[in-house]
This record gives sequence, structure tokens and C-alpha cells, in this order.
Amino acid sequence: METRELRYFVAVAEELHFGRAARRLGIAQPPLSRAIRQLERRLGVTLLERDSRRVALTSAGSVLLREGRAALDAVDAAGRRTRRAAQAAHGGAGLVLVTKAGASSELLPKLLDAYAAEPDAVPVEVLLCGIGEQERLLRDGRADVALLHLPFDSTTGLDTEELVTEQQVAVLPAGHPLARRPHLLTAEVETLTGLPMPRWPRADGSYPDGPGPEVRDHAQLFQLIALGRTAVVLPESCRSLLLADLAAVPVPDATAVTTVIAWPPHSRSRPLAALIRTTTRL
Amino acid sequence: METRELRYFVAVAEELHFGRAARRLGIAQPPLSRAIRQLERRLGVTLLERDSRRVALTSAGSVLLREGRAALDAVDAAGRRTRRAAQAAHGGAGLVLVTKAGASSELLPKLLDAYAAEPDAVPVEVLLCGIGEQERLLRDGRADVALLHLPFDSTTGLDTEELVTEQQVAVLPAGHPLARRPHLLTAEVETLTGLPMPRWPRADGSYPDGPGPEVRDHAQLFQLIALGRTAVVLPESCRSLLLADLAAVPVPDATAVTTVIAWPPHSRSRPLAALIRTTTRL
DNA sequence: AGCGACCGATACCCGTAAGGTATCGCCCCG
DNA sequence: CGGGGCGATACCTTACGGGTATCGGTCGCT
Repeated sequence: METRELRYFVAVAEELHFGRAARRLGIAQPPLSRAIRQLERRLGVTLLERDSRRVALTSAGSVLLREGRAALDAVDAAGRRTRRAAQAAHGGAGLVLVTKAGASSELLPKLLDAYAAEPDAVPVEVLLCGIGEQERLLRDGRADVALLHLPFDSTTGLDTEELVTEQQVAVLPAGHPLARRPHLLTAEVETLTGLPMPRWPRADGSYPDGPGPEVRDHAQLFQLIALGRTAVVLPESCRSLLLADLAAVPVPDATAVTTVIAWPPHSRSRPLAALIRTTTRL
Repeated sequence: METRELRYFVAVAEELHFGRAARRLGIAQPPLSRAIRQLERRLGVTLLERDSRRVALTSAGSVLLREGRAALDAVDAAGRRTRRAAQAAHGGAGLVLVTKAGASSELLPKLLDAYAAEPDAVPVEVLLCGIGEQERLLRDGRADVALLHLPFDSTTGLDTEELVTEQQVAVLPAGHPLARRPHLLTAEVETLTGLPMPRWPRADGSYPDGPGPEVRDHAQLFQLIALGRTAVVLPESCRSLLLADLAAVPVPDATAVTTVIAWPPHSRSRPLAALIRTTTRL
């Protein structure tokens, strides 16, 4: 199977429309039809049910969609990592670390300082990204290492080491009646505050339904809390980012959040190994 | 990057010889030279240092060798899993479980029985393979799920659930003076018995140097122990396989062995999820 | 019912690039 | 200094990827 065939199939499977997929791929529709037929013939499997009115994935087709994306990511990653290795050999950029914007705001500087103090540390570029993007960036080779937060992020297909575990706190407007309580229960946060929980974007960028406001990042979130429009439960390290008119109340029964350092399997370059060793010693 | 280019590069990188690589690929040498040059041009990276006398990998080249193999495995896996999904839809073969020959001889039947008793169980094909082959079989889609034994096997790049942890025992000839001891220490097994430890094949099929005999599987191993040529420390579940003239003595200070069930990330089909659920409940 | 619009499949043509053969240039060895 | 081994180059052939034109079937609108 050639990557070209896989790219073509993934495009059709995502669009469920040969014409649109062909436009997206920058080719005409007939060669695309032929390529898909040829792929089906080569695999001996029907991937798409198509009549002249609509295109649908077979069960085998949805397997190939999932697996094909992973394979294409792996091929892209091979190219990117090779280029990065060549740059690195010529004294170029060092490691790329990715984490959610606004998370681990205390841990990250400590971690970078500790690593920078190592004898043969390389420069570390920090990439801040949105929710759920880290895994993709790691898998397709744009990043070398990530800070993830369990149980929110998935570590499936990655190697990890645990760094720290922290309790969660409810972040409320400073003037809210519950802001003086010594602690709250999750159920109370959801009901007593009268404030709806914010809605975070899903992996595909869409938002779930619900009463709360849509939020992208912590700055936006804290501003909405200060305005009395929402409330949220976050790891207690977020306290260092809190605005003056916000209050944080421990929520002992909320699930603890574990920050882990994660990297793609089979890719322990020497600088990466040193970074991981340093961080786990903190 | 096309998979053809990757296959070509991997062949050359493994052979370090354009002529041999071309023969292995079933093409002539000149197109191979051209393809590699083109790949280097496209990546903007020199992958191979070559004069007319020898070919050597650059550091970027060795990265692409490792990453390229993984990417090719992922592409192969996509094809295999798609074909299997199509078969499965037509009532074909179910899950393929792979484990080391001779290991988990007690756990495996229990596990298979428990799963077979589930309401919508599919047939499970059991594949017994040599040391260190499991990861590859999982990654390239020939198997769906494996039983691995930590700390011997690597679970890097796989998702796992722990099943059981067991202590290890020394397996000695029944007549050996130490066979009556209530327990032994690892140091004693290596020195007091006067028997050399066997040598297992490495991932590439070669054997490490040393005095002990080369062994492939447990049957062969136990026969050699009975003959008084070697001794070994194994998880205690191996007792159920012991021949009459062998003795097992606990070795409390040997690292405990954990049997885990492992599967490729992002591939939880419904039958696989059911199998994993069943096994973790045992 | 009939016409038009939409969409995937088919037919046919063209150009590129992958593969083959012959040969060169280089280096080590005898 | 000549021969053999090896990768690079030159040149040819051809298969296949891609384009245009068109068909055939289905839905929707009037």
C-alpha cells in the first residue's frame, strides 16, 4: 500500500464524497475513483458502499480510516524527526515540549530550569496548544515530549512517567457566597453555585451542548468566572494564575489530577532521555 | 514520502550495500541509487555517507531507519487489520492472541475459558511465538492482543492492563544438592549450583556470549536442566510444566514477574474490549 | 411523468517517472 | 599497473497516474 493511496482513501472516507475529496486533494474526480477501486482490489475488501446518491463506510473501511490515519501520521513523523535530527546534528533546535496553555504553570518553569542546569542540555522550545492537541503533535513528530494531565488527556500509545498528583479546587467569583467555605463537594459546585460549568472544545473542535459558556483557554475562562458567568473545578496549581477577584476552594472529593511527562515510544534520543530523567527527579 | 521510498531506504540502511539491497528488493541497482538520492533531496537531508568503498548511516539516517520501520509497520498493520475486519464481518476468524511458548500455562486456559463463556465471544486463535516477537506481531497487525511478562518484555508503544504478579522459582535437577533448600537467593543460584544460566536469543535472533547452553523454548530448556547442564530462574507458574526429575525452589529476592495483557493503542474493537474486560476481572 | 441537476463510473489520451541496460569513474587490491 | 567491486550517470522503455469528455443512474422539482 502506498501512502498516496492511503491519503486518497482517508480524504474520501472523511468527506464521504468523491468530488469534494478530489478537490481537497487537488486532483480530478476520475483518478480518485480509480485509485480507491484499485486499493479495494488490492486489499480484496470493499471499503465504501456507494450508489450514485451517497457514499458510506463499510466496517472494514472505518478500520482502514482509523489505521490509515495512524499510519500516515507515522510516515509524517518519520520525515519530521529525520529532518529535526539533521538540524540537531548541525547545532540546530533542541527539544520541542508541548503542553496545554495555562496548565502546569508552576511545574513547567521549575522543570525547564532544572533541565537547563544539566551538563549537556539542549535548548527546549515550549509549544502551548489547545485541549487534546498534544497527542497528535507527539504522534506526527512536531513535538518530542508533552506534559499531560490525567484523567483528562489520553496517554494511549505513548510512554509516560508520573510527575506530580494534585487535588482540585473550585474557582469562583470572590464575592460568591460559597467562596468563604473551607471546602466544597463536586455535587455542591454543580448545584449550589447556580453557575453552569464551562464547555471545552472536543478533539474535533466542536463544543458539547449545555448551558455553560464556550471557553478556549484559561485567560478567557478566568475572565468569565470574574464576570459571574461560570465556575470550574481545576487542579490547585491554577492558583498561581488566579486574578484578584477570584477565589479557590478545595474540592476534596474531586478526582486527583496527575501530571505526566509523555513521549512517543521508541524515540528516546539522548537529550530527551536526559530531560525525562531530570523531570522525574524533581 | 511514499512507502516505496521508505522500503528502499530501509533495505539500503539494513544492508549498507546498494547492490545487495537492490537484489533483496527485486530491482536493479541504478533505480535504487536514484530513489535514495531523490529521498535525500526531498527531505533536504543526507541519510547515507557513501564513497565507492563503503556505505554508512548518518545520524539522521539512523533516525529514519528506526522511524521508517515503525511507519512501514503501521502501514502494513493498516492493511492487515482492514482485511481482518472484512473477514470478521463475514463471520471469519476472531481475535489473535499471541504469547511466548511455554509461558502463562495456567493463566491462558482460564482466560480463554472465561472469555468463551461471555455472551458474544468470538473465536480466539492462539499464536505461540519466540522471545521478543510479540511486540512486532502486535505492531504490524498480525495479532490483536498479547500476554507479556514484565520486566522481560517491553510494553513501549502498547496499552496494557496488569493481570497477575508472581514470584520466581529456581528450576534445578531433582537430584541437585540445593533442590531440597526451602528457598534460594539469586546470587546463590548463579554461583552455588555450579550450573551456567541458559542463553536466550535476542530480538535479532543472535545469542549473547557466555558459558550456558543456547535455548529456544521451555521444552528444550527443561530437558537441558534434567540433564544437569543448566539451571534457570522462572516465574512460579512454570511449575505446572515441570518434568518429574526437576525441582523448583522459591527465590524470594528475584524480581517479581507481572503478566500483562497488551494491545495496540487505538484498536479496541468490540471483541477485543470484551476480552480485556474479561481477563482483568479474573 | 418528465426534465434537469448531481454524482460516481467509464473511456480515452497524455506526460511523467519508475525501472531496465550499458557504461563510467573511483578506489582498493594484487 | 591492471582487474574487480561498487556507486553514479546516461539513455531508453513503458506502466501508470492524472486530465478531459461522457455515460448512467437517482433524486427532486415542476
